[in-house]
Amino acid sequence: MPRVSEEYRAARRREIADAALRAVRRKGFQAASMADIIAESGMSAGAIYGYFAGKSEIVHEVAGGIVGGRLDDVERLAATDPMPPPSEVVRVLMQGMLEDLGETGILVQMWGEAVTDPALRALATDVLGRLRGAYAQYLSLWHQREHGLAPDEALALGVDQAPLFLAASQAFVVQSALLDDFDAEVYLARVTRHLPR
Amino acid sequence: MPRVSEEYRAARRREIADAALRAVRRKGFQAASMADIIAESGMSAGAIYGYFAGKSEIVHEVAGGIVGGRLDDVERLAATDPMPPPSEVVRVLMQGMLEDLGETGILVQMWGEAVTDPALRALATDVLGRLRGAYAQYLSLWHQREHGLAPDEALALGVDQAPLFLAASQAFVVQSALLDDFDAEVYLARVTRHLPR
DNA sequence: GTCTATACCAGGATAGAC
DNA sequence: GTCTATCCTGGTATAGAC
Repeated sequence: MPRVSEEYRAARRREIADAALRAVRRKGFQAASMADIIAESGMSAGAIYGYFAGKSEIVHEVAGGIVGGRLDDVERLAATDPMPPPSEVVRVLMQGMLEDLGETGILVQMWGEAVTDPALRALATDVLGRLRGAYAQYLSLWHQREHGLAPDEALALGVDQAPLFLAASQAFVVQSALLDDFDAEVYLARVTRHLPR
Repeated sequence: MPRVSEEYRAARRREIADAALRAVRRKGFQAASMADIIAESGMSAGAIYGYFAGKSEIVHEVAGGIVGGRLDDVERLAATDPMPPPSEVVRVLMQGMLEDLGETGILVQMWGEAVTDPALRALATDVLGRLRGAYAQYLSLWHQREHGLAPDEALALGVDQAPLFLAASQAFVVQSALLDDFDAEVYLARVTRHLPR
């Protein structure tokens, strides 16, 4: 298989996935039809089916792209310097997410789909697990640096506290998607004030 | 309109809604088809369309039933005696929910649908708002009783802390629906340990 | 490789008999 | 009021020409 053709193929798949993402943003995760994706991409049905086996394959690609960006952010978190304090770390992550996604409804829809779609579920499980792990690692480092805890103590505390930070992030997503009067700043102020330090 | 007929009609609608709930539990919120509901109810298509204008009306009725039970629990929370401590209150609520619903996936699916369905969204907004209010009221009372705060101080603190308790509840729902290895007890232990007292 | 046209299917809703 | 049979729409996927 010639090298150029492989690259072309990958670029084309990417192009289709990007178009699908735009369609999904406009119409919703499951309401976006192949016709929408076709129109958005400017390509034809036949062309698209040359690169993807079907709609679900496209949807999974899109979902992977959405959470892939999140994972990068998350795993960069523990490496940031200067390290943001725990009260800020949820804010930083949520702001990055909003910049990247525009809004959070698409994530809530993904979660809903994931309940019945095994592939999406596996994706969500993986990402949530990694997010929790990244929080734990960040918190562990923070407690070492700021409170002088020994590494093992700090890690135990981090693992223990991480679920609450994960909860604050997930609830941000849900509330920002569903509450008309949701105010990100008020939410972050109230929640971070009561997170452990 | 004769009285008996009205009651009959209401009972029939209820019967259909119950059947729909069973279908939704088995198949998922949007995957459940009219054929499923028809089969589950033992009635015929024609009969059902005599009581509901269409599938979406049935779905909205089902959703209302699901969250209606939640609201009762929630508003009973502040009136409980003896009052459970903050570390227990999330647990109590989540256990009630699990008993009533069996699992939480159905709620996550509802949230996902609510992103694009205005009626479901209104329902979700209402319930989340009330849940937050009930937490605030409970916390206010708690701080008055246990810490001897003045009512206005206690209420301010309650309003301030409520979003974090709401977050803990929402995240319980999401994680329990999506993480294969989710352990309710471990989650509750970790989260409640770090909630404010 | 890509297009157009179309086959095919699932699912919601209705018509008309009883 | 209720049932059966059927219509119709919308949506995915494919066939065949270029």
